[in-house]
Formats: sequence, C-alpha cells, structure tokens
Amino acid sequence: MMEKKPTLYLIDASSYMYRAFYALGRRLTAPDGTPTQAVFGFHQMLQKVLREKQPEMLCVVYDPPAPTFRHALYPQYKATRDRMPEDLVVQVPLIKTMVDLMGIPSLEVPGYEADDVMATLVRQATEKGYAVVIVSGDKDLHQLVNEPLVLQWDPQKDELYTAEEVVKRLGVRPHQVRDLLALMGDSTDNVPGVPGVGEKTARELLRLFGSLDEVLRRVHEIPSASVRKKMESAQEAALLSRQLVSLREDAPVNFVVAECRRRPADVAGLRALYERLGLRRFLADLAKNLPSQTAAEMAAPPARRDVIVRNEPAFRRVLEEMRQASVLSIDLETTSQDAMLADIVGVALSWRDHEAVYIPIGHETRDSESQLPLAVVLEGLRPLLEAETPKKVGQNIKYEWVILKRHGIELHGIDFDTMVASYLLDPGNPSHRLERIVAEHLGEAKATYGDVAGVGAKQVPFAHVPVTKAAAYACSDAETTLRLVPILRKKLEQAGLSPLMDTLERPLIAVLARMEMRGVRVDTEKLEALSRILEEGLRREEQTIYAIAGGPFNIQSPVQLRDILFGKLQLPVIKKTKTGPSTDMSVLEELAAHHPIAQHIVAYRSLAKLKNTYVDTLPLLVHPHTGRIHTSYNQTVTATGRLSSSEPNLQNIPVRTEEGRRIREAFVADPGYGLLAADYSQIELRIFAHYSGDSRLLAAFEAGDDVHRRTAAEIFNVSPQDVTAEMRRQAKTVNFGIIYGMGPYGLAKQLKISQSQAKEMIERYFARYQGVKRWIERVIAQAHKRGYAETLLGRRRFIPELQSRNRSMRQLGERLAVNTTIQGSAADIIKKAMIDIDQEMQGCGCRSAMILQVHDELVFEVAEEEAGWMRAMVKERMESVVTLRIPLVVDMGYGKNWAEAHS
DNA sequence: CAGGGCATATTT
DNA sequence: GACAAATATGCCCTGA
Repeated sequence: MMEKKPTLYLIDASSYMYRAFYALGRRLTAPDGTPTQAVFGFHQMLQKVLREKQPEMLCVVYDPPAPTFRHALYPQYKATRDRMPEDLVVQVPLIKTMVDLMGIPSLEVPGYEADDVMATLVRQATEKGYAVVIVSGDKDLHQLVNEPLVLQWDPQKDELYTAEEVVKRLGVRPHQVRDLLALMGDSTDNVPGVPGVGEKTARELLRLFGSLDEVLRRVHEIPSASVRKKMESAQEAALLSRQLVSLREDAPVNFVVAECRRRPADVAGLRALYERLGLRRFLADLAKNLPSQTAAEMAAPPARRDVIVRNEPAFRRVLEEMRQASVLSIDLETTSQDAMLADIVGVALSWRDHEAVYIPIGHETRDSESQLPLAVVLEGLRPLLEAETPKKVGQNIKYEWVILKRHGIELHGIDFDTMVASYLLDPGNPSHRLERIVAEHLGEAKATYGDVAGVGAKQVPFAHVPVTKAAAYACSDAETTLRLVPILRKKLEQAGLSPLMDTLERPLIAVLARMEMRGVRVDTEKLEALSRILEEGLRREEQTIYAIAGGPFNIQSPVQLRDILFGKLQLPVIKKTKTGPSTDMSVLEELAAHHPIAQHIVAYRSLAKLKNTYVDTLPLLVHPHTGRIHTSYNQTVTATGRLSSSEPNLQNIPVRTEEGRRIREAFVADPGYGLLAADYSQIELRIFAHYSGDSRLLAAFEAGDDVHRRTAAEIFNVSPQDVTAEMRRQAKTVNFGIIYGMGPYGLAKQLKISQSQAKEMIERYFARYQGVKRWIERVIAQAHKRGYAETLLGRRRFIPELQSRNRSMRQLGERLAVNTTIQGSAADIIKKAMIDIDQEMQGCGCRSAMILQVHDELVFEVAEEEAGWMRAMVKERMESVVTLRIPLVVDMGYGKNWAEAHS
C-alpha cells in the first residue's frame, strides 16, 4: 500500500505581516521600544497553522524587494502603494529570524513576488502528487485553487477557500479569477483593468463568454453598447492587466521535499529573541504547539524542589525556615471555589524561588495515610500569618483571607496580589488566571486546576486528588506566584501604577473580604410569600396569552414566541437579531399598539424574571451557618475599574418597578440594627463637570441645582421653572447619553423622537456646554496618542479599537475612551471611600459593617446605637475622599430594609 | 447530558 | 452599526 503523502503548506508572508501590523495597531513594543505587533501577529498565525494542521511540510514565502518583472512590464505597477511603514520595516528581519529559529523553511526569490513563487511550487508539488494548502487570505491566489489537490486557507478568519467558496466570493471559477481581475483591475496593485468595467460587469462578461480571450474575440457580441465600446478601446489594457495579475509558474525554484520539512527549533535562539522583544509568553505557546522535545523542555518550569510535609517534625522545620523569610506566598487547596463554603484540603507555601512545600490535610486518597490535623497546621502557621512579616503574597489572596478568617486567623501583611496586579496592567484582558499570567510574564506553561481535578462532569473534589499530584500542582501555584511578584511589581512601576496598587487596590482586598464575610440578611419568608404572588400573576398572564394565541406554547422560548407573533398573528417585524425577528422589550412596546398580546408578554417576562432570578434563587444562596447571603465581589473583572458582584449579583437587584422594590424589602437588617444607604448624587456628571471645567455645568453643581432640570432649561431654552416633567426626562436621557457617547440614532430610539430632532438636541447641548465638547475631544485625542484611557487615580485601560481601520470600531474606541475615564474615575472615588470608611470602622471597633456596594452606593448594617455616628462619618468620608472643582454630594437613607433605606 | 452561544432581562 | 459597564436565566444546538 502506498503511504499517504504529506500536505505542503505554503505561507504567504507579506499579507500576514501587513495584517498583523495593522490589526494590532501600535500597542505592542519591546522593552527597548522596538515595535513588535507584526511579530506578535505573525507568531499567532504560525501557531494556529502548527497547532491545527501539524504540518510536516511547509514553507514561508517572502516578497523580494522591488522591482520584479511586473515593474518591467508596467512601470506604474503598485505605484499607488504607500511605502512600507518604518515600524513594520524594522520587524521584517525579526520575523524572518523567528521563522528560521522555529525551524520553518522559507524562500525569497529576487525578481519574483511570493505569489509567483507559490504558483510555481504549487505546479511542481502537484505534479509530484502532493496536495498543497496555500495559507493566505489574498483573493489573487484564488486562481491557484484546484480541488482536490490545491486549497487555500486563511487561518485568521478560519476560512477555507474551495472552488465553490471562490465562486461564492467572486462569482467566477478559480481558473477565471485572473481574467476577472484583468477586466476589473486592482486598485491596490494599481492594475488598470478596463476603464469603466467594475466587478459586476467583469463577472457578467465572463459568465457570457467564459474567458477574456473569448470576450475579446467576440467583442461585437457584447449586448450593452457602452460596455462594447469600453472593451473595444481597451483591449491593450486588458491584456496588459492580465499579464500583471497572472501568476507565473516559472520562478527559478525547485520543489525539493526534504527542503520543505520542518526542522527542530533553535531553543536558545528563540528564548533570546523572545526575551529581547518582551514576548516571553511565546515560550509557553511553543511548548504546546511544537512537538519538539527541546521546545517542551524549554517552556517547562525550571525544576522545582517540592517538599510534602507529612509529620510534625518536618512541619516544625518548615515553620522555622519561614520565620526567616521576608516574603511568603500562600495558596490554599480546598473543596470549593466559594470561600464561604470551602474546607481546607491542603496548604501550599513558597518563600524561595523554585522551592515550595505542600501540607496535605484533608485528602481522602490511598496515599493520604499520614496527614497533619488542620488544627495543628493552623496553630503552627497562626503567628506567621497574623504578623506583618513575612509579607504575604498570593493569587487572589482575598480567597485565602476569607477562609483563614473563618478559622479565626486574620491574615496580616498582605503585600501583593498577582491577580490584581495583572488586572491593573491590563484591565481589558478577560483572564487573570494564574496559568495565563505565568505564560505571559514568566513564559512558562503551567498546569491548570482542570488538569489536576478534571473539568465538567469528570471533575472530582480536590480531596480525591492524590497527594503527590496535588502537591505538584499546589506547589507550582505558590511558587510561580512568588516569582511573579517582583516581575509584576516592576511592570506596575514602569506603567506608573504602583500608587494605585499600594493605596487603592491592595488595601481594598481586606475591605471586600470583610464585606463578603459579613453578608446580608434576607427575609426568606417574605420572598416565599412574594413568590406565591408572582406565581399567581404568571399563571394569569399565561392563560391570557394562550387564549389570545389560540393555544399553549412556551412563552420563554424566543423561537416559539417568534412563530406566534410574526407567523400566526402576522405582526410586523420591528427589528431583527442574528437568528430572526427580535421579541425584546422595545419591540413588544411597539407591538402593543397593534395587538393586545404584546403587553401580556411584557408582563409575563417581567414576572418570570423577578421570580426566577431573584425571588426563588436568593433563598437558595442563604449560607447554612450564617443564615445570610454572601456575595463575591470581584476586583479583577471589569474593564473600567468597577467592582462586579456574583453568586448572587447584588448589584442588579430590581428597584424601578413596584414588584422590584418588594424584593429590596427582603434585604433586612439584623435585630438591633438598621440599614444605612449612602449614594453619590450624580457622581458621573460631577466628574464630567470637574474634568471639563465647563462653566455652565460647574455653576449648576455649585448652586446645588437639579442638573437635569438645568440641562432641560438650557437645551430647550426656557427658564428652569418652566421646565416640564417631559422636558426634564428628555434632558436626563441626554445627560446619560453624553456619558456613553450616544449618537443621534441612539437618542432618537430612546426618546422615541426623530433622528433629526435628536441630532438637533445633541447639537444644542454641545452649543450650551462647549467646555464638555472640548473636553471630550481632548480625551479622545489623548487616548489616540497614548493608546489608553486614564482615570482620576491613574488607572489605565488600553483601547485597541482606536487603531482599527473600521470606522465604527474606531468610534466605539472613542466612546470607550470617554466612558472609561468617567466610569473608572467614579470607581476610583468610591473604592477610596470604602477604604477610608473601613479604616475608620476598624479603628473604633464598632459593631456596624459595610455590606454592599452598588457602583455609586454603599450600604451599611448599622447598630442602632451607632447610627448617628455612622451617618455622619460615612457622609463626611464619602464627600471628602477627593477634592474636585465642585463638591461631591452624598444622599443617605435609613430603614429596617433596603427599600426603606433607599428613600 | 454537559457546555456554549444567543436572546433577554436586571442594575448603575 | 448606531449607548458604557456588568451577571443571570432559559432555550436550543452541538458533540461526546
């Protein structure tokens, strides 16, 4: 039997260099300032090819320097192209070096463009019976597609161009592509084509005649007189164009199988290159995608000395060593991701690079015969953990803080959190998992939790992981965290983020931990009663809807609902989603005018939402021991610097509707306590006023006016006392819209007015608040220049969208720059207030506690006898946390439950 | 049957 | 496509 021949992958280098260069903008540079975004993008593309295709044979083909034979043919060839940007020029040799070091063959033939070289290799390889995949997104190369032997693939878009796909894209078969390009021309390469003939005409001509030669031979048969005339006068141009776009198959190269085989990578060379370019994370990529043994070794962590502590003498020795340490990395292994429910299974500690210890405690496996009791371990560690030194570091150390506190140990001396540091360095990054941080900043591959305990259905409790396996994992966590600290600290320093870390985010860790632990009391009986009421309402709406629809269906299924509304009832389609007509709230509101069913669906949805998401779910989250609800405050999630809350999310508890307020009534204070709610009044608009220095906006806040009323008076040109409720409502929407960068379209939709009216309203706003307009322009310009937006306390969010070549993406980037500055500064302010207030409360040993944060609001559970003091202290701290050009104002409310406190 | 994508809903 | 930041739920399809 004949062995199957490997497929040859030909990689079109230029197109990916350009694409990577422009796609990533100017964000990536090496420590020495060398731009690296093209190297980065090229690497990503190569990794994808290697990972997904594991090619045995491949070759990267470069374009040679101009001129090529085409310039001899037509001096203006590619004359309209800008010169390669200098920032890209310097990256080309880096990319070539990288390709060489990776052991990937490459070619560059003077006088012949990469396309011609590839065409030649395609011919030679297919003649020998090899299949070829052309790795490129370029449409010129479609002419080489020749199934089944020759295919084109674009790994970045993940599109495979078969002959059929080419027809779909261009409307002609692959062999007709060059004739199509010859007729229509190609503006990027300055190929003239036939003047007046575009893509449509060219395609039609080829459909009628099959080829350019036929078109020219039977030019008198062309049905349209004008096209006929154009063709007659441009025969020369058409033939020249065809020469230009035709790929030559006679480049002076020889396809030699052995020369296209992948060679082993030069590990040391790559390491040096990546180190120099500040792309250490690539080392970890390599380990995954290069089968080469050396590459895997290279990216594996340096050998680490793990000690498993199984008896008391060993534990005492370890404690003695730790007492001498200045920094201690700590990682608890437990039975749950939820710190309030987790039981300790083991403790990993590291205080010297490449060394760590694991103390198994609660493993239930065959190799767990000798484990120290939890109490012994905790009592042994207590003095170290409660002291300021050694300094404690960790990855999400709030988790350890809460668990230790539950065991009566208060962790002191928290010095660094790698998760928080990674977040501050790049808050837009969706992952701050340890393995990703290690890959990026240490260039090492690391086992994940899933690798050790399994994922999904196959996941086992950590206690069932064998001690040796658990130890390796836990030690690697603690030890890599320790080594990350100085590296991340330095990067924070270089970015000017150290003060934000030291004075805001790090002190906040313990504050959030205390809030989570205290939790909030929920009146489950009240919720159960509410559940029954909602149940009844749901049943009633359901019956009504079935009656109108003429039969039962699943109202909660968008698909079935779509069939009923737009099929059976023939209601007009207002807007569409990706999958079909939309049935969301705004659509149903409009449909209410056409058909009574719409309002019932709105009512049903609203009841179902409240019941399923809040009323029936909150009681399930009551902690079995504390009887309270303990949310998680996530410090490293949002791109703007806000906190988020989950399990449950207490930041989106309903407030607008009557039923919603009933839910807030179920959030109650303990007996002897009350709830104090304190919220910043108009904080985002105040920040706007502060930053912009706009005289009218500043005056409104200084006078203590109702800003929305003032805005209404300004944009409707009436005196404040003549502002109607409707005018105020519209002005309020405009004010919020400005913060979010809303355009005429969005405002029109929101206010249900015409787009021209909305446009006029925005224009009037900016005419009255010219300082605001100028500031927005300034912020956008600065973000363009720096590549990031910056908040009041120096938080940075990178905005790659600003470098997009897509206009709407760029505009999104500009809105992000404005909104992040405002929203992020508000987040900075309230975080600082939380720290100040917490410090005040810790200092006086009071019984009251901060329990909730909802972006511009803090909620406290206040001991009745402390209520007066708390009220004054909280207001004072919140209002004086920073000094802006206008005062910060805090509104307060007090009551037995959250609804009452909110007024 | 788990997991992911989508549509929808809630908050600031 | 058009207005920023989040989390949660139910449906429905995909793939083991």
